[in-house]
Amino acid sequence: MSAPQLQAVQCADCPIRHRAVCAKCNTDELETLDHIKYYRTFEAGQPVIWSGDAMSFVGSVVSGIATLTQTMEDGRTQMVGLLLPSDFVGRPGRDTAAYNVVATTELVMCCFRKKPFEDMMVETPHIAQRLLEMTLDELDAAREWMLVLGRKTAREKIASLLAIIARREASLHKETVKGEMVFDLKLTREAMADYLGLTLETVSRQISALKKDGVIVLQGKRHVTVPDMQRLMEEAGDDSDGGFLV
Amino acid sequence: MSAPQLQAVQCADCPIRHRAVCAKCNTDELETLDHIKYYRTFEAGQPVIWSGDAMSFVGSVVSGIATLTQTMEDGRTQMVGLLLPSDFVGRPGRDTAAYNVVATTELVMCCFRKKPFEDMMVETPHIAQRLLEMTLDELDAAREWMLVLGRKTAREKIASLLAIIARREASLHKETVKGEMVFDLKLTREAMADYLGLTLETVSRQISALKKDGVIVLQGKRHVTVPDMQRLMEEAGDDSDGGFLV
DNA sequence: GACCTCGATTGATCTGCATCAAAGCGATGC
DNA sequence: GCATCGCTTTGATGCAGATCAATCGAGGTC
Repeated sequence: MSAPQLQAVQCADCPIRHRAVCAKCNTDELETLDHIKYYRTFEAGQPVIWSGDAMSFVGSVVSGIATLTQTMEDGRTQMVGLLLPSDFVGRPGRDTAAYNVVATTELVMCCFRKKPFEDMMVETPHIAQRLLEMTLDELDAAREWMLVLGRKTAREKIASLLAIIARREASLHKETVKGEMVFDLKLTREAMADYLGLTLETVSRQISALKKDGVIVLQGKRHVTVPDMQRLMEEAGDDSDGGFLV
Repeated sequence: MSAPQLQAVQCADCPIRHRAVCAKCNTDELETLDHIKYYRTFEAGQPVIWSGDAMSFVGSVVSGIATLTQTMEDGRTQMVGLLLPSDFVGRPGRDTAAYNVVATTELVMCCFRKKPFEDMMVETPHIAQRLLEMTLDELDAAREWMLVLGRKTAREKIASLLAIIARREASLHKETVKGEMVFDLKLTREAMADYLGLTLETVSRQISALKKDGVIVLQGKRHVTVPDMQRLMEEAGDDSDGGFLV
């Protein structure tokens, strides 16, 4: 572990503009260090934090994918958030986690020790404003998702999920979402089921059905081609260019 | 309509602490006035705003109840938010509404013209911080709701809704949620169905079932007594004092 | 009083998805 | 090569909740 390297920089990895203090060393031992910013890497499948645990940091995803899930005592689980690069994790002002966060791919996070981050937020107004913007986006996404969960059929749910992923993929590469789209599904069938409130068997069946009907083309189990996004969005039950804000 | 009465006061009606400019006159003609704050009243059943409409104000509920809903082209609708007194409506930085907002009871709102409110937000950092807090609470509520929509049975859904309402009712009167609770259901069976992703018939049946099993007692169709909140929460599938943050 | 309306209830039947169960398939290791 | 493991697909069956339809009951109006 190298010594803290203090410097005032603009963070290039996360959407929160801030005064970074140390961007060099990767370490978990935050309590012993004076850093407020540090990186952390997780392997696929590894938990980032469990619901109820003390949460000593906030942060944002640099690369990889993580899921936010809730679980009932009997094991039923529901995904309540899908964390892609630039998404923020954690809640200033709360010190135990409310959800399980699990890395589904290799994951790099840009973390801040929570207390210094909260202090920084009070001093630096635009951080709260930026966080508010991001939180409002997440709230919109959650509400869109509620419509999917509450009122759509299994087929529409799958189409909606694929459309959401295609959309986010496109915005990452600054493409448009018209015409053909190609991407890798980084979720297992089970994760998709937890996202959509279905069983993994139903997910599998509906994907097969969409494939048979030519709405999507699969190379292998994870590589998806959508020949016509318009068509997919119709299958999702959305109006023409309608609303996914994720 | 009286002339604007400019004054710097602390708003007692809504959770956003702000410099009020005019708190006297009730009017819809905001564009012609220099007020940034004003009150607006709606009758039960009256729409506050439709999805897609220009949204010239933000505000918070002073009294009454409103619902936030999304509708698909074929008419399927999903409630995505339940607005009770102190809840905030509207999104700084966006100028068309993303949801339908409908008053379900007589409703009084404390409104701000959007542009001046946004300016105020930039000048006054604690407003963004307070809004962030409220938005994070709403996000938590939305995620709790996603678990309800995605993974709970019809009976658990109804029990969850009753528990949420009892909880909010209690917090309004600063009571605890232990033991017996009594409250009026201010939603129709249809609104409950839209909340929970069910049909109104299923809602009716499950309420009857909970009544038959002694989990709730009804006087009339709307006045609910919960003899034992603990029992209701078990029916909702929540762990003992588990998490509804609404 | 009779009549209407609007929400709620209850019943009968149907169906989409869950559940239970058995393979299939690609990657990895021996 | 074969065995194993994790993920996925496919099949058979059952049930929770949707759908269709009739009735009820509390106000309100004439």
